[in-house]
Amino acid sequence: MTAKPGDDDAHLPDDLEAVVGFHIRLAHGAVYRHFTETFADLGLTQKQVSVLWLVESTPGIAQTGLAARLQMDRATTMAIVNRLQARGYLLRGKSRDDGRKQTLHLTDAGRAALAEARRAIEAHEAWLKSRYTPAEVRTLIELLSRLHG
Amino acid sequence: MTAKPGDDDAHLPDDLEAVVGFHIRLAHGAVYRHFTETFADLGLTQKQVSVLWLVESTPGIAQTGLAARLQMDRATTMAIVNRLQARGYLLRGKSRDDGRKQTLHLTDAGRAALAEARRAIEAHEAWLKSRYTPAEVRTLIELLSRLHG
DNA sequence: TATTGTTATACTCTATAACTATA
DNA sequence: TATAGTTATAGAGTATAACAATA
Repeated sequence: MTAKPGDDDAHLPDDLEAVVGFHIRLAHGAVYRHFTETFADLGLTQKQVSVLWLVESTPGIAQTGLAARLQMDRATTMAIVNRLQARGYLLRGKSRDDGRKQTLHLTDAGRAALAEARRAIEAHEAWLKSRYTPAEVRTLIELLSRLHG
Repeated sequence: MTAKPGDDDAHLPDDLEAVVGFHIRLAHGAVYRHFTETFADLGLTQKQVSVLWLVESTPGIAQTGLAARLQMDRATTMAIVNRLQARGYLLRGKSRDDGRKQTLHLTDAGRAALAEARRAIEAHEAWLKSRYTPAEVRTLIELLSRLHG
């Protein structure tokens, strides 16, 4: 059962290769795994970092604001904010403008965690961008933006 | 509390916009949601369809073969194959070459489900590709391929 | 009536660890 | 020793439904 030189254990059929959604899923998986490795020490996920990032850049943002920007369900947003609050990274407050809303702010620990996360993201992005020229990075971002935005 | 004309509830900070991994995650989420809607009747996930697809095009493939092609853990592969087997879409057999391996084959029900899935994927891919020219589709696939494969 | 937050619930993916059988 | 399958376990994201408080 020796593998022949030409064998490719990961070879995919041509018709599947032509499915764009398939490549997005595989690429996302690869990025997700590398992200998880890079953030193993910090113990933060992609979503959690995105939320910290947005709360810092938009202090007082409500959960619906996060949901709109990150394209999440209200319940999903709750779950993530709960985890970050449980770890002491952010605080919920009451909005004076609208009694239904809450205002989110980072704690000092949250700001420290985000600062560390930014450094980790730099390394992660470098790994990712090493495959592309600057022009290709711009093209990739532009093409991907048409799927959300 | 009326929204002003220029308001954009989903506006993102520029520094986050420049993070490639962030766009991959958002794009994947958008594709995932549309896929789920398209496949609501069939009740199949992306991973499950990919597995059915590969088993059909590579009859007798082992679970490790699926894992290598779809970049999955052994345990993850087990879980997915278990679900498909429980629904009667595929069968496990014993390999004659290697007693450790199993051979996977589609049942008639599995082939029928895959045929339906292919039609649903056509609609899903059309929704996805409507944003791009054929050349852009090729570029996107090529750029994404550098992250996995 | 509509929106926001909340809770409960469920499913899938993902991964680690440990075990068995086979190579 | 290494590989393939298996089981148990756990965490995270995703979503639906229903409810309370507020607009």
